Amino acid sequence: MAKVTNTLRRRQNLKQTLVRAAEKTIAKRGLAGLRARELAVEVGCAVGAIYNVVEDIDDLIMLVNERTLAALERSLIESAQVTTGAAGTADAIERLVGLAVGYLDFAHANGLRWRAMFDHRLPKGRDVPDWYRASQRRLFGYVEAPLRALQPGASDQRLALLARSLFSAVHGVVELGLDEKLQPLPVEILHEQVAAVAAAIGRGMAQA
Amino acid sequence: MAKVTNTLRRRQNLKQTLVRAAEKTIAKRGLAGLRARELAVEVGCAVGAIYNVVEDIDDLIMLVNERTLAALERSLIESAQVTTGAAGTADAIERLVGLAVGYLDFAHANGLRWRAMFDHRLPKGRDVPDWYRASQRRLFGYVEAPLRALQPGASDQRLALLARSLFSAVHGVVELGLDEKLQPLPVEILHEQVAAVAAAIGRGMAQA
DNA sequence: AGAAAAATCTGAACGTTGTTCAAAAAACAG
DNA sequence: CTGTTTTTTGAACAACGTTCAGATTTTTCT
Repeated sequence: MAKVTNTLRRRQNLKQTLVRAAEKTIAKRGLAGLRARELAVEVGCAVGAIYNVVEDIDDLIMLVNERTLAALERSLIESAQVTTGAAGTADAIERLVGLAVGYLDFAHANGLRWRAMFDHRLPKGRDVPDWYRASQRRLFGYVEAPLRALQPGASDQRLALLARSLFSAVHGVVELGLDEKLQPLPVEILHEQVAAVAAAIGRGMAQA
Repeated sequence: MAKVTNTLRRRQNLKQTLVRAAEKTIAKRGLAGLRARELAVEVGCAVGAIYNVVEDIDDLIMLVNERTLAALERSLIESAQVTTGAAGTADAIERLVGLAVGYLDFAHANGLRWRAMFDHRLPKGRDVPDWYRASQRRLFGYVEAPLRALQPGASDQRLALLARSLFSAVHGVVELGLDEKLQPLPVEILHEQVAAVAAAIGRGMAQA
């Protein structure tokens, strides 16, 4: 017997609608431009209704950010144009550089949506949901694969660590490069810098 | 005739008191824990008085952040233990690694105060004051010096760019390494990673 | 020194936030 | 169709940064 009631469906429907609307305003006006009341108007529900399908505004933001994470993943897969293997050191470094540049391109193309992932802090005491962490890990996997070619002997744990560091370094260059606070750089120059940093770290990890 | 009135002195006094109080609460409870009313109570003035000596709360935060920048500078100078020169490539790389680790140590020791520098965004339309930019540039100078040894032929402009990229990469590793959102790492491991990244980029810049 | 004028400070009040919850509306069961 | 439960609603609440008319202090002038 279909215990999947009508209301349940409507709730999930509203949730999805809310997430999409929130995503749109974040993309247009940034994380700080997201207002509960405006959202309610936009999706055509009462303010209180938001709290029926979502814990918090923070919860809603996490849902949006998870979608951005997924979009980043799709973007990276696409831009990597499936170089199926070729396990040489030079090839691995090239793939790392490709990922780094792909990351920059995504960040640049999806400015405010991308920034929301790092600008947002959930209120202290609350910790990151598992499904969000899972998405993060999945992304690191794309970095670990080429790294394995550079350090065949390394343990999985060590590989995860190296992937994190490589990502963090590239992320830093992208973040501060696009930042207003530190005077944003032309994107072509950023391309060079990101590629140079990724290549240097790749080489560094190859020899050690 | 001393046109330096009594009131002017009191104003500047209040300003300094406010900045120090703001710094203390940021250090203790983070940027989000800063409240105008609490500040007023703490320094013993009316809420409105804050706006006599400071444009905004954002303005106040910028003043605090500039002090943090200065504290970082002092910390780096101290930890660099004045290696006066020795223009070898290996020495230059070692100095870069020293700066990177010094940066990590400062960030780790001054957690919330350091985070406030990057978490804070001033309302859109307003741009970073000159005196803040000047402090930033001064810090990059410390990175440029060893870099010059690695790339003797590079122009000042190019050197500034490389310094920025190196700083950004190291900053990325430190930021995400200490971040709650990406599961914070033990500081000893972070030390290794920061040193490895700085060294790799240093070597990369030396040969190119 | 005293009184008028100017500058300064004060804190209640304003406009916005996110969030709640009594009451209305809708959905369901018999 | 009627009573019961569930769901939705939006006015009300608390907390925030910011303002500004009035009180207070400081300066100026005779």
